[in-house]
Amino acid sequence: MFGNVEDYGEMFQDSIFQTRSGSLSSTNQIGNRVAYKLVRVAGDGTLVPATDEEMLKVKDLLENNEHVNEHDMPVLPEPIQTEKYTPDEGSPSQFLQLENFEGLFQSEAAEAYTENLNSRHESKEELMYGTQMLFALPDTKFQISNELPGNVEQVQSEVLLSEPILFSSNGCSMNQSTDDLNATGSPKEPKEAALSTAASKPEVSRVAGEICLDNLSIRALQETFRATFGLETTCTDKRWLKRRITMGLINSCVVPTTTLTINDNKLIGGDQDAIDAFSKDTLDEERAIESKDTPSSPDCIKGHLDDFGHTPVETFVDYYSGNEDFEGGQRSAKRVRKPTRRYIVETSVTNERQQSDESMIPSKDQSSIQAVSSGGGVVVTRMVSLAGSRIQVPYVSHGRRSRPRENIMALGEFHSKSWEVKATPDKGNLNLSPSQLNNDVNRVPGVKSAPRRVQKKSDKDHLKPIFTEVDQDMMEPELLDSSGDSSDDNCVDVPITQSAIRRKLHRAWTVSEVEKLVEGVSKYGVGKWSDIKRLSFSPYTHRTSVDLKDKWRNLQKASSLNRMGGGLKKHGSMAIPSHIMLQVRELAQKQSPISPVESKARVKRSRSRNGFL
DNA sequence: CTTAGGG
DNA sequence: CCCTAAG
Repeated sequence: MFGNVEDYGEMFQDSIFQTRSGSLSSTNQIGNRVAYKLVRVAGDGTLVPATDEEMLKVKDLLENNEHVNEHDMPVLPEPIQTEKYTPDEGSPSQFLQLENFEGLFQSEAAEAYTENLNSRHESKEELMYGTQMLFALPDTKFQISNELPGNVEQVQSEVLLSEPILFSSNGCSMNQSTDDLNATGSPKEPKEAALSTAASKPEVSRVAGEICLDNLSIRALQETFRATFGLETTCTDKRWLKRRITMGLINSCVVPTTTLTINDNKLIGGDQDAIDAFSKDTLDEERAIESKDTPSSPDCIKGHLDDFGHTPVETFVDYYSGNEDFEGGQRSAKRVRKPTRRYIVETSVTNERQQSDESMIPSKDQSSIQAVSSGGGVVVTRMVSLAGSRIQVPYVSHGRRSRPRENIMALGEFHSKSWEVKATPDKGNLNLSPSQLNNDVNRVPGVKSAPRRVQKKSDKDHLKPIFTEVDQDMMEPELLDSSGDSSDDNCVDVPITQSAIRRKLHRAWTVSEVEKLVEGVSKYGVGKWSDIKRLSFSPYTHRTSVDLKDKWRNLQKASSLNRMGGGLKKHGSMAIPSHIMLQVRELAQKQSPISPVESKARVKRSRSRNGFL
């Protein structure tokens, strides 16, 4: 966990660095590194330099998690960042990055850290310590310049021995400090000039004292933005700019949109509660998205990062469909809500048209597509969600292959209400088109029943020819309306997550079905579900033997229940005729003389009737 | 695969 | 309905 965070810290640097320098040749350069300083965010928002003790803890954590780094480092996706970079306009993807890191790093770092502590140390003290969140801030003076205790030097150098620990959104490009910023603070010489990065990589700037973004013009804000993130912007929304900049400066995404002033390392204008609330909201949003794919949030992070080695950029680009609304100044008041997946598809289609010139891949979700060099050649892949995991698959362009699913629930209702009365086999409905019929006739006597869920779709086609041999007289009305249900099996078009996980459609049992079931039970005996299925339910392709068994269980329960409880009928379900219930009771008691619900009196009667006494 | 039973 | 264990 912790190792990951470390990785990302570095990745972040790299990505920014590469973006700025326009060189994406290598992904793991560690030559240029920013010096980090370990601080702790106290309850009131102040940044407290780490003590020796804390340093040791962190070091300990790092050392104990070093093995995590042995994973192959996530490789930065090449396509988007550089190509689209246009200094004058500020490419969406680049801001996307920033957005990414805000969200991901913030939440993950906190989570990772607390989780780590949680697992490693049991004591409350440690947990508290953890939730205070250790931040490694770049060695910029702006946040601690005035009140660094004496041990800071030591702390600092100690940190420098190891890799930069945590992320820092301003860690890379603070040196182009603008006049605006310098005007408000007294410039100081960098202490560790040698540690400052190379020319291409900005030094860290220091802004002592107060940073009040409110007084800045839009132009100044844009400059500040550029200085902070190293990215140009043409955004003219003051609030948006201020928020971004502040985020960058205080290394957090939890900046309220209200007036903000940074004064002596303290946030002025937003109390901690507000920030906390905001932070929680941020986390929740992350999870809300993540949980679409994974049941639990800790897993999802791990899954995305560990198992698949994707960078945060990748992950987020997918969600954002690589195209954040960058005119986004207008909606800066609210935090950007990640679009739903469907929305992504739709919007990215339109994006595709806009940038059709550079898009050779007809993609629904272009952002998730990337070129991956595999072996000798380059393979174009796309992200696919499968059963809660994200995998990369070779890109295949596919259009719609089957019509959309119909609303079967409505049909189910239709069954139980309308057709109940005239449920007798009816030969007059054979005039329905074969296409309507063959949907459900995927199973005939003599053909092995398909296991549930699996390979259902495979037997569809080659069973169709057999359709003509089916005794159509056996068909029940239910059979004929199910035009919609088979299309749901070969619906390749929907996201795999849904089609793979989707439950079988609920179909209310009709009285005729129940009658058939009871009849089958009486004929073949309780427990002979496959026989009943095969011999009495062959036309009902949607009822498996397991379904029969389940239904029988329910019937039995209901029959014994409404006898004792005085007819407690479930409101939602249809009323089962009493004569059927009677049959059920009889059959049930026949198979198990001692019914779990029935009393001894019943057993006695049963025995006497069976001549046991 | 079929059954049985819990979820 | 789903899932699993047990034959």
